[in-house]
Amino acid sequence: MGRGKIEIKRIENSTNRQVTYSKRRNGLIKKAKEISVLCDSKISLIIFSSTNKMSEFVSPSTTLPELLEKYQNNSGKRLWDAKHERLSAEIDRIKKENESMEIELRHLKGEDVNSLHVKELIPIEETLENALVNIRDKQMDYLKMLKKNERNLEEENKRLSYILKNGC
Amino acid sequence: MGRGKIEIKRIENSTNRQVTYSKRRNGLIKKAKEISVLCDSKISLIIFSSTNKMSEFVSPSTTLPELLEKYQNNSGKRLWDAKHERLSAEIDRIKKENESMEIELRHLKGEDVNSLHVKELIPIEETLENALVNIRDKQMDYLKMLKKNERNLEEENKRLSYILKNGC
DNA sequence: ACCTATTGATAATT
DNA sequence: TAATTATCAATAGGT
Repeated sequence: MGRGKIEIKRIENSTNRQVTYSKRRNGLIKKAKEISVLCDSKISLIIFSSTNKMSEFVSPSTTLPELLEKYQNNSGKRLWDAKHERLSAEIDRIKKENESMEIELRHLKGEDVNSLHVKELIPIEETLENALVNIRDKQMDYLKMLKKNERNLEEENKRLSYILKNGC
Repeated sequence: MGRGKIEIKRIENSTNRQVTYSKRRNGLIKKAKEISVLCDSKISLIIFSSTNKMSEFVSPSTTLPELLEKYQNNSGKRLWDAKHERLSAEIDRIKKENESMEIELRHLKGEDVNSLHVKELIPIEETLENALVNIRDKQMDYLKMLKKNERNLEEENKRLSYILKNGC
C-alpha cells in the first residue's frame, strides 16, 4: 500500500514514524467513521502518538461514557471501580490518621483528660513540659538577642557621642 | 476498494451490512495493530455491531484504564461519574486538615518552633500552660480521691478493730 | 467462507 | 511541511 511494502515493526526514523503516524491515524479515523455509518455500529477510538498527542473518534450515535458502560457490562471488566475502591480506602486511612491526631491534639490541649487514666497523663505531662521548655528557650534566645542588640546600639551611641564631642 | 465503489451511508440490506461489518472490523483492528507497532502509539478501539456484539483492541503497551486515565487528563472530560470527583475532593480536603493538624501538633510538642515568630509562641505557650494546669488538676483530683479512700479505709479499720476488741 | 476486480490507502519521492 | 504517484492492501460483489 505504497511505493514499497513495509515490515510491521517500529519505524526507527522518528521523522518517518511521525509522518506515517499522521497518515495512518487519519486513515484509521476515516475507516472508523465509515464502518460506523455503513454498518450502524458504535465505535470509540482513542490514540496516543509516541509523543503523547491524543486523537479520538467516537461515533456520533453514542458517547464515550455510554460506550464504556456497555463495555463493562459486556466484558465484565471493571474500568474504574478499582480506582473508587482505592480512593475509598485512602479516605478511610487518612480519616483514621486524622482522628488519632485530633485526640492527641485535644489531650495536648488538656481537653478530654477525664477520659484518660491517670497513668496516661504522665507521658502527656512530660511532653507538655518539654514543649514549654523548648518554647521558653526559644523565647529566651530571642530576649538575649534583643539584649545584645541593645548593648551594641548603646556602644555605638557612646562611640558616636565621643566622636561628636571630640571632633573627628 | 472493491468491485464497485460504495456510498458511505447505512447499508440497508442486513446481510450485506453484517458481512461488511465483519470484514471492515477486522481491517480496522488490523490497522490499529499496525499503527501501534509501526508508530509506537497507544490505542484503544471498542466497536459494537448493530447487533451489539462487541469487539475491542487495546495496544499491548497499555491497558484500557490507563488509557482512559490519560484520556481524561488530556481532554478534561470526565468519564466516570461525579462520585470519583467527590472522593478526590474529599481526599484533598482531609489531607489539608491533616497537614495543619500535624503542624499544630508539632508546635504543641515544641518541635519546629524555630520556624515560628516569637509572637506566635505566646498563644502556644498559653495553651500548653492551660493544658498542664488541667492535667495537674486531674492528677490532683486523683490524689485527693486516693487520700479520701485511704481515710475511709482507716476509719473502717478503726471501726472494725473496735468491734473486734469489744465484742459484737 | 473464498475469490478477484477494483477502489482505497499510503510509502517513497519531490 | 505539503503534494504526488507508484505500489500495495482492503474490500465489494460474486460464487
